[in-house]
Amino acid sequence: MIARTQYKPTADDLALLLALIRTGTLAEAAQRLGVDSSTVFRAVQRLEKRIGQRLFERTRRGYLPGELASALGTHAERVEAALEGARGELQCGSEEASGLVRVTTTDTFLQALVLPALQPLLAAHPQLRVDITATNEMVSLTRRDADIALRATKRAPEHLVGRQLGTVQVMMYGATRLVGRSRKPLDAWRWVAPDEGLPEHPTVRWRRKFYPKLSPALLVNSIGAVADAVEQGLGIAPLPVFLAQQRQGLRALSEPIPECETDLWLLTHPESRHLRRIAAVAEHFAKTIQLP
Amino acid sequence: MIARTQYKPTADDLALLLALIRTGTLAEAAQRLGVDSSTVFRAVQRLEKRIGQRLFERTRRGYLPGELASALGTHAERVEAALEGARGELQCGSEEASGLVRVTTTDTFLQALVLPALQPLLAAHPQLRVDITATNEMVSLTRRDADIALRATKRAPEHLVGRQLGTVQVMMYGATRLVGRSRKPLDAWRWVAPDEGLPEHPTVRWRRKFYPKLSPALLVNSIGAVADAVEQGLGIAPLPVFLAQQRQGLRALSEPIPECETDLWLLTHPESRHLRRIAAVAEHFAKTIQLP
DNA sequence: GCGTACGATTGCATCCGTGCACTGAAAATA
DNA sequence: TATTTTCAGTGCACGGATGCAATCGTACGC
Repeated sequence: MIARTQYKPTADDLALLLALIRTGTLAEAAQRLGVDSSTVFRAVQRLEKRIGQRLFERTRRGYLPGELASALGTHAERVEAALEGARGELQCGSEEASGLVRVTTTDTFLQALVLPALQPLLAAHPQLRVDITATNEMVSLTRRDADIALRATKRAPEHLVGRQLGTVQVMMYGATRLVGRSRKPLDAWRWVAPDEGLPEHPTVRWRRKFYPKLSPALLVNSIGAVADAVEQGLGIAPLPVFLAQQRQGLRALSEPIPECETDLWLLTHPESRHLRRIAAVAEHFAKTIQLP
Repeated sequence: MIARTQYKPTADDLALLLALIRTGTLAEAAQRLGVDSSTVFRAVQRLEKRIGQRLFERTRRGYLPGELASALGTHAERVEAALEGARGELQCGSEEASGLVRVTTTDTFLQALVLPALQPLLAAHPQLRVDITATNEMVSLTRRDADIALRATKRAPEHLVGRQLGTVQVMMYGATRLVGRSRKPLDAWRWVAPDEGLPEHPTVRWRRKFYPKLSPALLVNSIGAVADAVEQGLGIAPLPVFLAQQRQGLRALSEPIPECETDLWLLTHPESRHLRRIAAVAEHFAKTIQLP
C-alpha cells in the first residue's frame, strides 16, 4: 500500500469536476460555474496534483474524463443534489414548489391514477411543471430518466426509496350483457389478453399456469385496451379492480386472484427526494393515490 | 413575496454551520474545521448577512442554532455524507473498508443470521469495526441510531433504501419426543408464546385470531426463548422456519402459515449507503443472508 | 492557402479570506 | 474576592485564488 497523500477533495473541487465532465471544455465549464476559464484550468491542475493522478485526458476537442473522474462525478452529483436541497430551504415562498419534475409510470396507472391526481397538484403549485412518461417496460429508474416512478412489482425495488401505496387486486371480469348471470366455467368463454408486448404480465403468467390450454380469442397491446375490449363485450379477462371500477357494466366472475396481485410502489431517488419540488409531488401522490 | 437576495450557500457555508451546531462554540467549531476561530466568527457573520436572517442566537455559553439553522443542518449532514462518499473513492486500498458500522436488528436475527455472516466479513476487512445492537422494539432508524438495519416487516419501510432478502416463513413446531407422530389438533397441546413484551408479534396476532380461546401454558420474553422451550419439549409454538432448522428434534405440525409471514428487509440510509464501509457490510449481508 | 474562431495556457495586478496576536468580558475556580 | 480559564470579537499583515488580457496552437470555412 503506497502512502499516497490522502487529499480530501472539497465540494468546490467536485463541482468543478462535474462541470468539466458535463461540458467537456474549460470555457463552457467556466461559464457554467460563473468563473473565468483560467480559474478552471488552474483548479484542475491543482486537483490532479493533489490527488496525484490524472483525471482528464486532454484532447483536441477538450477534456475527456478518465475512469476516476467519472467515478467521482457520480459522487459529485449526489453532493450537488444535497446542496440543492439545502438551497431549497431558503426559497422565500417556502411552501410553493417550482421547477420540473419528471414522472414515469405505465399507461394504465397514468390515466386511472396519475392524471386524476394531477389537477389539484398543479393548482396548488402554479410554478410547477410535470413531465410524465408512460412506458410499459420496466425501465430502470436512473436519475437521467425520471425523478419519480409509479410502478407495480411483486418484489420491492432496490436502490430506491419507496413507499407502498397499496395492492393491485385482480379479478376476472366480463361485460354484464355478455355473461349475464351465467355460471359457466371461466374457460368456456372467449378471453381477451395483452399481446406479446407484455409477455411477463402477471395475468399472462397466471393464465399460462392455470389455463395452459387456453388460447385468447383477442390480443391487444395494453391492459387498458383489454379493459376496453371486455367492456365492449368481446370476451372476459383478468383485470385490475381499480381499472374495472372505472368501466360501466362489468361483472366480476371470480374472487381476487392472489397470483396476480402486485404491490403499487411510489419510488424516488435517494438523492433527489429532498428537493422541494420532488418532495411535493411525491407527497401529493402518496396522499391522493391509495389502493386498498 | 419579498425580493430577498437569493444567496445560495456554498458547501463550505454548510460545513461551517454544521460544525457550529454540533459544537456550540466558535473555538470548538474552528478546531473541528481546522481553522482559526476568528475565521468561523467572520464566516457566520458573512453568511447571516448574505442570507438576510439570523441563524444563531448568541448566548454567554456560545452559539445556539435557530430554526432555520437546524433545518439547514439536516441538509448539511446530507452534503457531508455525499462528500465523504466521494472521498472514499480516493482511499488507496480501494477494496478494503475501514471504520465503524453500526447495525441494528432483533436478537433472533442476530444469532441466527447476522453472527454467522460476520466472520468472513471481518476477515476480509481487518480495519472494519462493527457495532451491533439487538433490540426487539421497532426503533425508528435515524442516522443517529445505526447505519444498517435488518428487520422483518409486512410493509416496506419508508424513507429508507431497502432490499428484500427473502420471506420469513412460520410453521407450528413441536419437539419430536413430545408430539411423536400424533395427529392431535393443535389446540390440544400446551402452547409456548412470547410474553407481553411482544404484543404485536405476527404469531401472537395469528393465535388471537384463529385460537382466541387458547391460553399459552408458558410465556417467555423472546422468540429465541420460545424456540428453546419448544426444543425442550415444554410445548408447541409457531416458529420461523430458519430458527427451527437450527434446533434438533423439532417436527413441523403444519404447513407454512401465510398470516405469520413477514418479509426480511435489509435497510440502509439513503445518504450514507454510498460510504464504502457501509456499502461493504450491506453487500455482504445481502449476499450471505438469504431466506427462501 | 489564408483568415478566423475557438480552446488551452500564461503573466500580472488585485482582492478576499485567513492566521496570528490581541482585547475585553463573563464564568468557573480557588 | 482574587485568579484563571474560556469565550466572543478586532486589527493587521500575508498569501493564494481570481479575473483580465494577451499568447499560442489547432481545426474549420472560404
